Amino acid sequence: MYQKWIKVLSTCALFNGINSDNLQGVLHCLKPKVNSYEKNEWVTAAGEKIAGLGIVLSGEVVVAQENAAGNRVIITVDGPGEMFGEMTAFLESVESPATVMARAACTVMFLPAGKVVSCCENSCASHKLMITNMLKIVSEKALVLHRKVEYLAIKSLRAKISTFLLEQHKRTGNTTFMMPLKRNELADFLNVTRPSLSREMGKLMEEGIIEFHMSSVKIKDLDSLRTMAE
Amino acid sequence: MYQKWIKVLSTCALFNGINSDNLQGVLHCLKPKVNSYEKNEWVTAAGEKIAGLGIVLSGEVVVAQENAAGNRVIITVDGPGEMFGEMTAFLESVESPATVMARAACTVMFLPAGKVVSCCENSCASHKLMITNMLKIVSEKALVLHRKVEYLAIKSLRAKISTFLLEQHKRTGNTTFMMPLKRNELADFLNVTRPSLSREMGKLMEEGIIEFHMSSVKIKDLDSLRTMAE
DNA sequence: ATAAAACGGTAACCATAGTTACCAAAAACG
DNA sequence: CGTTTTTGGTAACTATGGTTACCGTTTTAT
Repeated sequence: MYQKWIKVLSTCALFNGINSDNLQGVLHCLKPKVNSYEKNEWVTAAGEKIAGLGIVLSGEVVVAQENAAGNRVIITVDGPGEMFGEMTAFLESVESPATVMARAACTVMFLPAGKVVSCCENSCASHKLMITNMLKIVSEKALVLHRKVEYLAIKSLRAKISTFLLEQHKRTGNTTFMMPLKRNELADFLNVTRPSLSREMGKLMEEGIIEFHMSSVKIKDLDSLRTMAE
Repeated sequence: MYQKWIKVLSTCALFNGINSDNLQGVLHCLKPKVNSYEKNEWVTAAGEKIAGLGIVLSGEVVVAQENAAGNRVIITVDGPGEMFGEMTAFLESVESPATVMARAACTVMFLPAGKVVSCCENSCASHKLMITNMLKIVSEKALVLHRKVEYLAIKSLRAKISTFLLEQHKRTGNTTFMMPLKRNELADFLNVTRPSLSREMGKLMEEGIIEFHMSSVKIKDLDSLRTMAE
């Protein structure tokens, strides 16, 4: 029944250490629902009760947060094998503050939260493993938010950009790389406006600290960048 | 051996649903360490490996984050029965980005993370309950960080203050209340400077929207405040 | 009780980034 | 292909909030 997705699911952190056979059993026991969405369709709107734990099977979803002023702040982008809703799935009486939207046409599997925690007879060992995995996943998620807080707490735009570029440098191990976000998205992520971002990046180029064209960026003066990130 | 602390510990969310007798057993099995700290003493410095899960037995600790520029951003204040380190306790090879400092003289219990997850024979039922509690706790923590992100994402100082005041109003159910943070701390929390905070609060008073003297605040125009928080 | 330290308000000046609007380049679509 | 849509750079003007410094008040320590 779920054979089609076993391969993707085995890459999901929730099923870490569970082999295909056991995974089949677990799925059969969890009775997950699978839905498909078109690009830009809502998967979950803010305030709506999430149908449990979500796992992206194909395509991509954007997890974002809309504040009262209507500005959308991107939290993460999830692709195949990645999860969302892990923050609220185990908390009763908490409506999710996040919104989930299909960034591309996608298929999503929903796991009922209650079944994830309670062991059943046929595959209790796997269930226990799942719980341990879940604990790590949620901890990890908290840490991601923690880093998000770090970004938002940076006061100057220049320092935000510098920090972001240094992180890309560290990630790719290269001084030339492609930006993983478009200008608009980066501006959202750093919580500034796009023209301000463009202006500041222009200045960094003028000063010979970086060079860029569209999404490709080259760091020319790593030390200056480090100083400015503080 | 841990009798002295049973009462406090039973208020800790980690031991929710575990009665005193079982708690004694669990503690005996977990073999926690108890340390005392003086006011302003470091409990855990940034980057240091946390000794596991921390539970405040008496006094208060401040969990904060120091960014590269040296600005301290308060994450939470934990009192008796409250925990810290729950974010990193279950993640190997992750150094904690947070710092923990004694806000007042305090006593702290540390639980080895590994023992929390793995069942032992004598009190397996209680251990299982602990794991479920832990899952809820970490989820809750993630949600708190999520709210923190919401605050930081607010762009104008006026809206930040309005949001904060509205939250106090909601919390106390009263239009007159005591601020739980000093000006410096509030400025830290909202990620702005103290003079700017004072200036803006002064303006709000001038406009007849609020009234305040030191830490006591009275909301005079709730609707305006709501509009400004957006 | 008194000195010292911490806290909080204020004001002038300045730097940073938001706003708006316009245009060019690139990508998507038929 | 050519057209439409999306994306991104730029510039003038404005608003917001940071900086610094000073001073009175409140709290803490001795």
